[in-house]
Amino acid sequence: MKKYIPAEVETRWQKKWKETGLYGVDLKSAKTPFYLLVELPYSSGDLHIGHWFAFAVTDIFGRFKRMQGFDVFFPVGFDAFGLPAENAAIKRKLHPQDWTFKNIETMTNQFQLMGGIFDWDHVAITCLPEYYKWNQWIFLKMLERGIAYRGKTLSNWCPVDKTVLADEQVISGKCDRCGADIELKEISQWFLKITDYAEELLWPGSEEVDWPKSVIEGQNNWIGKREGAVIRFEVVTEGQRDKAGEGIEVKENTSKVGSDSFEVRTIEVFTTRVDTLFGATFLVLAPEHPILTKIVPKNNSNEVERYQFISAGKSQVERKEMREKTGVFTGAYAINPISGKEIPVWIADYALMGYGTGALFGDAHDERDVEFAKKYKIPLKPTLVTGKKDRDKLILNLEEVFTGEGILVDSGEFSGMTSAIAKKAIVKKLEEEKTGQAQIQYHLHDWSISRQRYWGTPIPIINCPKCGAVPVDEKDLPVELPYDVDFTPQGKPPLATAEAWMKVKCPKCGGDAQREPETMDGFFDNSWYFYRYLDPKNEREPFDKLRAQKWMPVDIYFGGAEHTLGHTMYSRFFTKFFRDLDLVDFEEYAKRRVNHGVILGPDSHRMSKSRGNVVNPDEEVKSYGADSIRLYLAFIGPYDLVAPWDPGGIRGVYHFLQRVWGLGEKVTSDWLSGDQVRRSSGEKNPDNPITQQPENLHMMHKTIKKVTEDIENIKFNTAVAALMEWLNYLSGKVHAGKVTKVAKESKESKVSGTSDSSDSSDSFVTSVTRLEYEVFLKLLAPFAPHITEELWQELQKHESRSMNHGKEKPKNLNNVFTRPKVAKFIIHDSIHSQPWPKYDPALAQAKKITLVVQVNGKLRDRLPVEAGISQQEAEKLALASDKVQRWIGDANPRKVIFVNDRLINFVI
RNA sequence: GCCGAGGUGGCGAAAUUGGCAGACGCGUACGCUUUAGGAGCGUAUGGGGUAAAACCCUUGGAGGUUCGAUUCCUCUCCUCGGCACCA
Repeated sequence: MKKYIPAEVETRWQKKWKETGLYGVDLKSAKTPFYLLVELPYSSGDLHIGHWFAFAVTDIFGRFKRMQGFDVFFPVGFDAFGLPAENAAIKRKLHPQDWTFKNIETMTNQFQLMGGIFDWDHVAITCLPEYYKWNQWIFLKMLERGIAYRGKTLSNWCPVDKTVLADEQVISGKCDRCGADIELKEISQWFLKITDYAEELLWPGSEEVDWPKSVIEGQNNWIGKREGAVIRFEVVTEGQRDKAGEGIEVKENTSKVGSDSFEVRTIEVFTTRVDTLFGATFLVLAPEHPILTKIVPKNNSNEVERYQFISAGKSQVERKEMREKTGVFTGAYAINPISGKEIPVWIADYALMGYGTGALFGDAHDERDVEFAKKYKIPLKPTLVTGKKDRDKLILNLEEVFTGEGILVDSGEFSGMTSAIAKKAIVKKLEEEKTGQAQIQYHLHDWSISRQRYWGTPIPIINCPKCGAVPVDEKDLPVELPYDVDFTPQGKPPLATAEAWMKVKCPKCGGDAQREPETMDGFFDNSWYFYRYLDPKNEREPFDKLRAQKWMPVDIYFGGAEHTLGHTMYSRFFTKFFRDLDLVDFEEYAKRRVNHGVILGPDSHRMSKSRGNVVNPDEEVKSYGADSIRLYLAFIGPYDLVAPWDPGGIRGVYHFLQRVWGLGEKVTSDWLSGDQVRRSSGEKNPDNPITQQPENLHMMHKTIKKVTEDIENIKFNTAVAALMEWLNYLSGKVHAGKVTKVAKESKESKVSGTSDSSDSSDSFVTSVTRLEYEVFLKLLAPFAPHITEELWQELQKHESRSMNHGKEKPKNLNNVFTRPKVAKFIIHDSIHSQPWPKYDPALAQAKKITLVVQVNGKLRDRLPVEAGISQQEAEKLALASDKVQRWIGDANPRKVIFVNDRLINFVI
């Protein structure tokens, strides 16, 4: 018997598949497009087991769909710009481009080992000018439409990487690349107005969107839509205060001071709780609030400035860890527009400049406000009760802050209203008096895309001293990234040091001008790569519109759970922008999204070189073969599982493949040597008694059904289990055949044990039919493409031999793929071109079932019965059982519950 | 604190209109067969209990609904992921 040597089988078939060009799809002529997408990998160096998990396992899905008759497009590319390349290059004293190109070459070769159906004619590599030209083009379109703009705000600054980061790249106050504490700096940079799409990016509720709930909820939370109101508080000046006196109610219009010395200033405050406005007894401004320069009285300015200085020096993390509230009184007062009361204005860390208006009012129904007020002895006034009776308790006991909605008290004309009604009524009044209005606030901020680094897409702008920021003309794209640049981070963009590159003429006035030295965030590049995959060589436009219409939206998109907030949301934003450009005519770019899990090292920790727990896929391929890795990764657990790599587990599936191999060897050699009657057993002879055996048929159809449905539902692990089960069953038949034969032999002739293995093969003929074996191989083919191809071709050889002898012709199973390439394919019937087996639902249903018998809900017996047994029949059988009788005795069942083909339960 | 996903044998895990808990695999034990390799084949394997049965217990914990709950409801504990002074 030939031995199963995966390396031999796999290299041979990979070569053959490549030569014949069986894989890849003609995007133009495809009739049944299916776009299978996996997040493009970063060109980081070596392919690791995570890449296998992402690509090789999804390849199972792709091959399955292909056998089902779809034209599956499964492209690969590389996310190649960005900090890791730059940092690695600095460390190794290389150029980022050289480092990246080398990695791409290595990874491309490693990808081949997977045996995937990737389309190498449609590769997108983001660091090539032919790709990033279109980044620049998109940027210019955004500029035209006011979606891209230059702005200056407090931004996330990473002191180690020396660049600005987007909010989504800050993880718990730290840089997502290097982990350094993020500082807030006021920096002028390019933004994308993603907030224009905030409302559209909100996922609709309870939709039949096939995206994970965690992504939908996560994005909606991040967008953070809040409905509330903006309220204007007039600031009372020192002069006024002197007249009005402390604590005295300021009558309406007293703040309407028109004289020169009393400039009127307004503080805008956002709140979602207008219902507590009557209880607003102080205002809190963020330390960076710009209005402070206008309202702080001179005698307070030292203290205020000191506090501003201290909080400006704090990083985000420090601010967060300093949970204890701090702040200082500004010396200014403002008027609560609804109550007319004069209240103090404070500044404090806990008011954030980045949210709402950077100012809030403090009241007795917010824990933070209460904590702050208590510390600084600011009076509080509860204005909400849960019910009338609780009022006194709430006022006296500020330990328990009531933050829910309730009934208003001490709130003038609004007293007695519920929060919900009062909110509307108060906003209405504020609007009438022009002291406020309803407003919707989002947590989502505009996306900062400027990076003060080298390895990225140059922003296509020319800064002219006369004309300002002038967009590069479309015909001058791409603005190529120069190679010879000192790219070590110095706090200013490295491109600024490339003097020759920087110097240009202004396209508008023709005068001397300079290029924009900043580059784009890498997330810009990968926000639209899946469009480019469709048309990577297009020189006139980012992609062909008609082609996108045909292939988009992506049918299924696999990727990591960590891309919930950044990548997948940005891609949605780009898609909506493309829709506005009339490039696409749909709203969402992927019909279905599946998050994959993470494979940890054998020690249950994240794989890392420093830990020494990295499983090298190339090594595993050598020992067990790609088929085993694919199968193991599919089998390890649910696809979103986070689980360690188990060296024993891969040996388990390797063992399984060896058994498949063994079965194949036995079965084919048998058919080869068997006579005509035997060879024709199986599907070609429906009268064959073996085929007719209901149990065999049932197992086959049941397995087809299970594997089909499980792959469709991304439940690869149970699909593999079903195949294992069927193999166990089939080998059980072989085993039984062997036993029968040995018994027969010893009975007939007492031949001493010289039976060699090829001899015993006779018995298989009567066990495993050709149909069973073929179907088994087809079902296994997406998981283990190489070994199944090998065994399949072996089988075909035998078929053609019998054909040469003038026996019946094999039916042409090549009817699914009509591509001309396939027609002249030398291995004219690769197993991967076969149609996916179909099952008969009736046969998938078991004929014989085990009926469970319960007494009072407790299992007491199991009865093997025919499916479809009637209740009367079941009752009769069950009552005849001793085990049941023991529990029922002569009691009369009060009630009998009968579930068809499942159980019968006697209640006594 | 908020949002999301989870908690089932020694381990990875199965089990959905509520109906046999633990499929499949790993590991372990015993046996066989070869061998001496860490290979192959077979049997057993949730816990207790028994000579063997019978029987009892068991899906993080406590209640509840039901003839019947891993599954539904209430409360609670824990783990993982995300967000977080968001007014």
